[in-house]
Amino acid sequence: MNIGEIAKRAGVSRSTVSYALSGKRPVSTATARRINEVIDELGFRPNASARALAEGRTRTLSLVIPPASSRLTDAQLGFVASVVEVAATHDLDVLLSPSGGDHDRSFERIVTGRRVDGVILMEILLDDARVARLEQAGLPFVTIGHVEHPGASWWVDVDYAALIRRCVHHLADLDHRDVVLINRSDELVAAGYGPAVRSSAGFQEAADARGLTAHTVYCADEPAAGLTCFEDIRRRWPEVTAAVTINEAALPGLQQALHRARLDVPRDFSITGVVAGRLAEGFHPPLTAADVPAEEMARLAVDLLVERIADPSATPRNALLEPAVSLRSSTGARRR
Amino acid sequence: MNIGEIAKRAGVSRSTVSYALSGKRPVSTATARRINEVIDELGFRPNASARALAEGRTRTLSLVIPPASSRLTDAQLGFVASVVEVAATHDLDVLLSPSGGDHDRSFERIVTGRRVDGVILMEILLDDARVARLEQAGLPFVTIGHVEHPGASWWVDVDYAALIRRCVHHLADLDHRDVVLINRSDELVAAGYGPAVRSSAGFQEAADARGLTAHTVYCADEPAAGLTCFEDIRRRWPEVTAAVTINEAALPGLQQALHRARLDVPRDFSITGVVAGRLAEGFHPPLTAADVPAEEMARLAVDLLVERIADPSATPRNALLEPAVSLRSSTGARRR
DNA sequence: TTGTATGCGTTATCAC
DNA sequence: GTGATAACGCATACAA
Repeated sequence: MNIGEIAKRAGVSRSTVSYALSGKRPVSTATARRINEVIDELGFRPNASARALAEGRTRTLSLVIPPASSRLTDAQLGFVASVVEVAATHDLDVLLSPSGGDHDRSFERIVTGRRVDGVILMEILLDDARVARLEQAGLPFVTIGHVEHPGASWWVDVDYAALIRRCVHHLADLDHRDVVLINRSDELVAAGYGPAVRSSAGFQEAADARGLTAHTVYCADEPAAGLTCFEDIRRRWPEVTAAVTINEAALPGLQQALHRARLDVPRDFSITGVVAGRLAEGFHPPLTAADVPAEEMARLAVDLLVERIADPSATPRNALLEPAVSLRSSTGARRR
Repeated sequence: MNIGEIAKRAGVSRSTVSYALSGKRPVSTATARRINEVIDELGFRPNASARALAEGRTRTLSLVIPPASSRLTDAQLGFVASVVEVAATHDLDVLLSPSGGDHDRSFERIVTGRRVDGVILMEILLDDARVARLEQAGLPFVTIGHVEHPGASWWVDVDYAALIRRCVHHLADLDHRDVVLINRSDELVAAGYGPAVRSSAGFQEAADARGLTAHTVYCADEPAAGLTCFEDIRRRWPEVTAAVTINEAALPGLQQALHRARLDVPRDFSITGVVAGRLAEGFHPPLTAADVPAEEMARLAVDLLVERIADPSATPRNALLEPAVSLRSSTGARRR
C-alpha cells in the first residue's frame, strides 16, 4: 500500500495526500478529513526509504558505541538507553554502530551510505580518526568526550580532571597523605582515552598542590582485575589509605579485595571517584563519588546534534559537565 | 555523487556500474577495473535509501528494547551489545527502538514505515500485543522469551523454570528446608512477564517435590529494593536459610543487607539463582548460579531472524537454552 | 559483455 | 485549494 492507493480511495491526487500528511500546504478540511479516514482505515504510513530518498534526510541518528567485546560500563549503557529515549522524543530513530575495533565496516556503511542525518560518537580518543572521517564526509556529529584540541567543534563531556581534583582535595581534607588512583587500563591510556588521561593529570595536580604522595595503577575493566589491582596496591604501598577511581567495572573486585583484607570502609580505607550513580549506591558502603550524569549527557548530545543538523553552519557549541560529588559513606578521616 | 557520476567518468552505463557493484551480472575485467578505480578515487558508496527503495529491503534489523526508564539489567545490556555485534557480521545495521511504555510511536514507525527487514523483540510478556502487531504487519520477527502458547513461532529463551528447579534441588541437597525466591517486581509478574512467572512456577514445583517450605518476595529492579526485601525476609521468616533469585539489579542491595545482618555466605546463608555471569562473579562470594548466556542468545536470535527473512515461509524454529549452573562459592550446607 | 528503460514511493515544483 | 509531473539514486527486466 502506498500514497497512490490512498489518493485513489480518497478521490484526490497523490500530492494532496502528501500535503495533507505534511501540512506544508493548506488542504480543505473536507478533503483532509476524507484522506485521514482512508489512512486510518488502511493503517497507512509513508515508506521511510522513499521519503528519505525524496527528502534528502533519513530522520535517523547513528550512535557509535565501543565494540561489545570491550564490555560497556554501566554509565555507558545508561547513556545509550537515554540517547534512544531522547531521540524518540524528536521522532528520530537511532542506529547502533559498534566501532573502535577492526570492523569499522559498520561505521563506514553509515557514514558514506547517507544512512543517517547525524552521528553521536562515544568514547573518542584524544586524537580520533573517526572525527576526521566525519568532518571530511560533511556529516553532522557530536562527540562524547573532546579531542585534545577541540577548536570549534560540537561535544559534551564530563570534566574528569576537575572532578578528580575535587576528590583528592576531599581526601586531603580528611587528612589522607598517601593516595592512589585506580585508573582504567593502560592500553586505554596509551591509546589516548581522554577521561583516563585527564583523570591522571587532575590527580597528580591536586596531589602536588596538597603535598600528597600519589600513586597510580591501571586496571582492566573487569571485577577480577579490580581484585588483583587492589592486592597489588596493598603490597606495593601499604601506607596508602585512600583510593580514587574512575573504573566502574573494577568496583566489585575492589569490594571483594577490601573484604578479604578485612579493611573496613571508611574506617580503615577511603574510596571515592567518578562512577555511575546506580553503582555508587550499590557499593557497600555507598560511595562518595561524582555521579556520571548519563541522562543529562544524552539529552545534551541529542539536542546539540539536532541543532547542528537543522543548521549545519551554526556556531559550534559544547558542554563540559561538572556534576557534584555526592557525599555518601565511603570516605572518612585517616586513622592514626 | 551518485552511480550516474561514476558511470560517466568510467565511460559506461549506470547499469554496468550497478552490476559491477553487486556482481549479479558478469562484467569484463577491464571495465570492472576502470569502474573500481573511479569508485575508489571518489570514495563512492551507494545511497542506502535509494537502494532500499529499489530493492525492497533495508539491510537493517530492529531491536526492540524495554524503555530506558525501566533500567536495563546487565544481562539485557550484554544482549543488546551482542546483537549489534552479530548483526554486523551479516552486514546488517541495528535500529534501536524503546517500547513497552507509552511511546510505542517508535515501534509503530518502524513496523509500518518498512524501516527494517525484521525485528527482535526483547522482554515480551506472556500475552504481548506487539507480537500480534508484527504478525499482522507481516514483518519477520524473533522474540526473546516466548508467549504463553507459542504455537508455531520463532523465539529463543532461557528455561527459567528448569533452572530455578535445579537451584532448588541443589539447595535441598544441601539440607536447606526453608527457602525464598527473590523474584522481580510484582508489577512485572502481574503484567505476565514470562521469566518471573515461570520462575515462580518452577520454584514452587521443586519445593513441593522436595518438601521444602517456600516463600516468595517480589522486588523492584534496584539495589535499594534488594536491601529492604532481604530485611523483610529476615523479619517475616527468620528460619529461611537460602535464597534463589533472578533479580540481578537487587544483588548489590542484597549484598549490603547480608553484611548488615552479619550473615556470612555461605556459612549462614546460601544464595543462588539465574544471573549474568559477570555479575555472579562480581558478587562476594562469587555466586553459584546459572549464567544467562546473553551472547549465545544474541547469536541465535540474529541467525534465526536472518533465516526467517531469507525464507518467510520456512518452518518456525526456536531455542530453549538451559545453561549449566556454575558452582561457585555462595551455597553451602545448612548450618544446624 | 553492455546499454536502455522502467519502477520503487515520496516530496516538491510547477501549473491551474 | 488541487493536480500533473519531475526529481531522488538505485536495481533489474528487456534488448542488443
